[in-house]
Amino acid sequence: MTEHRPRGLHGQTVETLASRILSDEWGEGAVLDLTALREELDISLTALREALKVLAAKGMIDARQKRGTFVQPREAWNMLDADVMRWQTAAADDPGLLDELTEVRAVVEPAAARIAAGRASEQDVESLREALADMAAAAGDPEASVQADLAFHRRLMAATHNNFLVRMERIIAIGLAERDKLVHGAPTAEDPVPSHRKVFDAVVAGDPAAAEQAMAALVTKSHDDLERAQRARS
Amino acid sequence: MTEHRPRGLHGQTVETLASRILSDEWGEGAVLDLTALREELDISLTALREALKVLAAKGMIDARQKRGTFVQPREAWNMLDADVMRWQTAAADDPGLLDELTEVRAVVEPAAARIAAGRASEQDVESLREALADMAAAAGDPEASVQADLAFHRRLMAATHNNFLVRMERIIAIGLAERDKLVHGAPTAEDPVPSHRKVFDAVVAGDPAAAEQAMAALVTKSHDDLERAQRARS
DNA sequence: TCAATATTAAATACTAATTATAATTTTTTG
DNA sequence: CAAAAAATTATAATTAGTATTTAATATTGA
Repeated sequence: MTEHRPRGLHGQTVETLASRILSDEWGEGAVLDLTALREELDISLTALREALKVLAAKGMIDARQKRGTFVQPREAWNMLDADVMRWQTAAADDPGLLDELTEVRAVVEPAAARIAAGRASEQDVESLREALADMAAAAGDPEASVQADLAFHRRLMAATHNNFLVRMERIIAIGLAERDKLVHGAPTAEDPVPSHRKVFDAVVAGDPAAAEQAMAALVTKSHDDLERAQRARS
Repeated sequence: MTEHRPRGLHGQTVETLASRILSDEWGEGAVLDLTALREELDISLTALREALKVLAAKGMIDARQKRGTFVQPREAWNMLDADVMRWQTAAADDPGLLDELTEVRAVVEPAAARIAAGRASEQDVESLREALADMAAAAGDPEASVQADLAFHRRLMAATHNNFLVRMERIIAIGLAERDKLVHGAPTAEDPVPSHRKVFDAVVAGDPAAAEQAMAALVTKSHDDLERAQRARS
């Protein structure tokens, strides 16, 4: 070893590499010089290879013997991976990404509400009720409001009891969080409880159509807020 | 080294570990004995750790210093990862998984058709037309039919120009392929071209509502085929 | 000269032994 | 008895070296 300074732990290296791929430093098809990289980051080749293995697992790079390890085209990336999405949104100058996320929300969430209305257990209902109460209690506190909002949507997805939909919660959550970041402090800031309660009531009543409609309204409003905020910034 | 026999390359180890997790050999919360595993699989600790890193990236295990590396609960798995899903369906005694996949298809595909109808480029239309032609040409050949079917659905998702929806194609594809495996050779085997052409025509006409409805009918039929096949086996 | 084959070179994949780090448990001590 | 310190333990990282794969090149035979 050359120095004793404390070095990155855990997924530090992965984050670094990911951010480089996300930035235009390494575009599609770029080949990575492992030895140079190893030296620059001051980590061992093994550690580097482990980090690359993680990125390969997410479809962002491909390492083949003799040919080298190179950055995969964006189409090959696992966009549905929570990490990949987080990195993207973090590095995003791309406002289109958020629009795409909202579009997915508009597709998935109303349908999830419909399914949940026909399938939610008592526990699900109870956990949704709590989230709603938290949301009411969090009025005025932006941070707590966002958390309660996220919790409500997450629990609704869980109430579908469909593993794939449950997992999509992560996508929804990032979309929501990004919106909140943009909208944050905007003059809208109206009480979110009534609109969410409509969804909740429909789920409790076991009324799929009403649940779907209420959630669709929620997402639409969310989208409008976002557009307004984006216009306000330009 | 102990022996010179050719050993697994590439993702061999990952597959092995994944299949063990999928089987009940290692249930949720099970701790993995790395050194014992290393010996059993006859690979180095580093290679093993790299394989584990891949699984960790997919949320299937968690390795923490001192505490050990243990299998994560299913909720933490990245179900939307193509590999995870493939492993699941491969090991699946679980018919529920296929139902969940079909449910997701029913949510996503009609919506995707609707979006595609309002957004498809000329190239998209052309590639869909080709897929339809391939489907017609493949009549009688089960393997080619499945391929053409998959291609049609994949290209439709691509026509949404939404990165997340495009990526969901992998989920759809596995659901479709599994259905085809079950239905294969069933007495239904009616011509799939007309139903797909309805979707295609609606996309070409730029009629979102019609596209959504036509695709919904397609998925419903697909689901019915599946149920019939499942009943026939019991 | 052309094509099939053998050699070389370059890059990743793997191995093994050791050291570092962090979390837990036990022991010491006020 | 409680808080701090030390020992333990398991994973993480490092290092140096070997093996394997494959692209490119040189060789050889027709």
